[in-house]
Amino acid sequence: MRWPAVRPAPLTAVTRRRGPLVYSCRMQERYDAAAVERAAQDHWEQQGSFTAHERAGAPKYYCLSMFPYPSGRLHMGHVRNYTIGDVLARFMRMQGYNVLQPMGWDAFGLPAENAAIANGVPPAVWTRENIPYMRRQLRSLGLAIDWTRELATCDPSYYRWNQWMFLRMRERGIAYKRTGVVNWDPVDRTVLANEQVIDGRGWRTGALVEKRDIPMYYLRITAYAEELLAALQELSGWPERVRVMQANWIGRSEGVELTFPYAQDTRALLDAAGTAADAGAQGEGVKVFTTRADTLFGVTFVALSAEHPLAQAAAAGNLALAAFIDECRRGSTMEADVATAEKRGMATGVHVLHPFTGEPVPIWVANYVLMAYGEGAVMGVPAHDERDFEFARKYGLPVRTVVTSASGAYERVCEPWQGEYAEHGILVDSGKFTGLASGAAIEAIAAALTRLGIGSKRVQWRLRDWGISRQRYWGCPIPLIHCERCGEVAVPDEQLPVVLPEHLVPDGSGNPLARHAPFVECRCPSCGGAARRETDTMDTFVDSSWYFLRYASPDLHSAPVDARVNYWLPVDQYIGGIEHAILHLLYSRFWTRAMRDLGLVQLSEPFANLFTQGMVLNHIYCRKLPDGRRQYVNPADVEPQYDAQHARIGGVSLIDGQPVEYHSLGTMSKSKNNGVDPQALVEQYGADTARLFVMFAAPPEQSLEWSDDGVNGQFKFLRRLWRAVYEHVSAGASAGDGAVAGGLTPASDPTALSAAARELRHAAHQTLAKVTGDIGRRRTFNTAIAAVQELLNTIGRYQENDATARAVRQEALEIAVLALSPIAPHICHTLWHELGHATAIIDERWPQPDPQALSQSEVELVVQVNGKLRGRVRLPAGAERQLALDAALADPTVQRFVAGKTLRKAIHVPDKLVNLVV
RNA sequence: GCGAAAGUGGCGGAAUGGUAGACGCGCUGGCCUUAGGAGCCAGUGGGGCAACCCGUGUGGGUUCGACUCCCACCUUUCGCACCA
Repeated sequence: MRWPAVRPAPLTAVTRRRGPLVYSCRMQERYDAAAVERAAQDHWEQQGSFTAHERAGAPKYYCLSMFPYPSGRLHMGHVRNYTIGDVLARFMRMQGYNVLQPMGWDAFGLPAENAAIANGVPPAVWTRENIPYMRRQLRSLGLAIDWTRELATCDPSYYRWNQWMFLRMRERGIAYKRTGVVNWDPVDRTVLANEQVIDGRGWRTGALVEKRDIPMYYLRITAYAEELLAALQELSGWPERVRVMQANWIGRSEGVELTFPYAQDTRALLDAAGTAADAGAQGEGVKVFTTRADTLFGVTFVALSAEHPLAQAAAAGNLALAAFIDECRRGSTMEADVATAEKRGMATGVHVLHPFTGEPVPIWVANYVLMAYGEGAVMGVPAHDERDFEFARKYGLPVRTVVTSASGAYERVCEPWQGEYAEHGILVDSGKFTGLASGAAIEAIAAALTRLGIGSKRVQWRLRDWGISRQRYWGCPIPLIHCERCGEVAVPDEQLPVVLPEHLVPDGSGNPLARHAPFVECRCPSCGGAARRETDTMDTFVDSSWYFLRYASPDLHSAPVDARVNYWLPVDQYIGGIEHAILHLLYSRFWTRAMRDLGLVQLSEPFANLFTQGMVLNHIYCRKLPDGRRQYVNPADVEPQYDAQHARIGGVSLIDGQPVEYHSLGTMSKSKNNGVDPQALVEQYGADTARLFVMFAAPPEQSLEWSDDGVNGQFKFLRRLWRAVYEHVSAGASAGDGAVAGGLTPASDPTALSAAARELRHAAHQTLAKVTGDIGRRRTFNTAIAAVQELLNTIGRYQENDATARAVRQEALEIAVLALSPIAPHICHTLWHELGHATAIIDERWPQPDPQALSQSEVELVVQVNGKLRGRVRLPAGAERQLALDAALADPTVQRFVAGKTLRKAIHVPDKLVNLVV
């Protein structure tokens, strides 16, 4: 189904008048979303409603949604993300908080370069055209954003502070340069961080990643590993799974590092190969890391990674080994599923010595040993490690049991492998350590190794330092200069920023900066001689690692941040996608700490509360073209078909009438042609309907399934709400009392109301209490909306129409409008005025439910017999237990189930339920 | 393999140990109407004429009472994955 054609122009009160009654009311009968939204947005803009100021004494609320990449158009994920933030910002503002909700642009990055390659337009031009377009789209959603703080990471006024902070970190050794094996993306022709490699492929291109040796800059995030891990415990406002993901990523393990001394044959090999330099890196033996030092006497081989220097040395005179190593290296990147790859290896023919027994231990090269983790070498204990067991079995290596189960589950390791073999136990056949429990043995063996000077306890991290150099054009230049005489020299602070020339057009081959002489050629700040400017730029994750701090002082020219940062930070609520659970959030936590250590901020944790919203899904339809390719058909153009189990099986294209296949439910994407354009949605239904639907269709943390009919349902609800207010206001106008803003007058006595009126008041105030909890505490916006819809249904059933009844209805409508206003702010802005208020609803305080309205004189109790519902009784509120039991037993249905049986027990939950156990 | 989350009508979902299916979509019947993809009213988990019975992935358990808590299993999704 297509979006409905533009609706007919709204009928004016004059053309639709049915009598003098309507005439006297200026309110339009028909809900015209476009006009309503224009008026509300104009008001907010003219009043500067969302411009935030530091106000001493007022409780502040910093509400932040992850800033968008200016790709050109908003997508539905943005709408969901920013609506969640906006609802909270508006709600907290009405609660009396001093709210800051800023917005900016994560503007550097590869898509701009790709667009440049495709269109021959500089990335800067493309980006700077996209930003105002998307800003207009964001404004059309009616977000309560302080646009005076807007920033774009591609502006020199922003990225100069990247450069400045980089230089400060370099002075402190937090940033350092080294040559290392890096992940090279052959498609984007750039280095990727570890975090950006997923299943051996580039996170963006999906291209198979190669290993290359490149000099680049790293940030010493590992120096903060301990702190980053420990502080996760305190982040109670973060989802558990994000904390777990980060903890796993940081990956702390305690163990022992030890050196197996070279045997004579290894020494001879290294001498003969003349690779003393390589050998030097290895000292006098092979260093390994183990968490199971207690199994040291079970070592029957040592396995090296293919990239290990000793493996390289051994391969020098061994063609078969060289071939195997080559294959491993290729295999490790070619096979996506390395975990299930068969364990393979080859003996080097040389040996190390067991540190305690002096026995020779063969050295193997194995494909399951990672150079990147630990020392790139492991001790092989087939009896107590599943991988080593598999490896030893395959190559006929001995299995030596050195730990037995404390519970007697096994005495000797034998086929097949069992999980118990890897558990802690009691040591056997382990020299003087025999008889110790594993835990004690690890301590004792570590101590013995330390005495011998060949080992010690240490902590191993999975986390590695963050390589930030990128051989890309559209990024923040790294502020360094290479001088023949002086070496690498920092650009002096007074020469910052190093401005990126914005007119270059990348052609897809390398970095155009490197070929741009006016940028590259410069003077050495130290000696004044001719020098070359660094052309690497920073990983764009640097840009996004501190933008949330800059919002506190976006206009500052003398420093990245000032004291205002201490007022606004930490972010009280951060909202974004789960896909940033590791990269962005970990880098931001690190960068904030680095800034703290540079004396720039006082805080360590930037985000007190984190909310991860779910994905926006839609159905995917496709058909196979004659050439075998898949053609995806937009679900809006498909009439779906279902099988007997109501499962989608396919459909018919509304465009050509031909059948299409059903693929699956999936995230909205261009490639699957299943996206819905937010702009079209806003144009056809209005921002309020769009906001309402994305908040209503699913709890915000879960994935949301798109539904055109669901959108229409929310539009219908807004129209019914509009109509209810219209009819109420019209009735008041004809009765001469107009809208009675505020509902009941002080003179009216709520206890004198009719039963129906009391019920409506009760429903209204209960709704208010529910919405307050649902938005403020539970963050279940879907149930908040449902509660308001229920209230509107209740208002619709209320028939009375005298002056008191109109006052009660007025109050109920006001509560409905107030409660809905954070979610559908425009229509509520207009309806609030129509209900007779001069103040804009955004400047109203969130009301407290009236306890008198919440209390009821009579309540319905549920009566259960043996836990099953058998009846209901009406009783005065607060009725005593005995009274409730008597009433319950008097119920005819209940009597049928109780008759002739002995009452064993009776449960009474006051004002709720009676359960009779017979 | 490890970790996390989730399994409820035709669909999205609600139920904060106490009436399972709120709210919305869809569907059925009726009304209204310048026939519009509008509005209004009624109905809508299954079975049964009814009284009632059955029903929240499966099997156990705790409880007066379990969608909810505990144990085991199945399925799905997501994350991590040869981490020594």
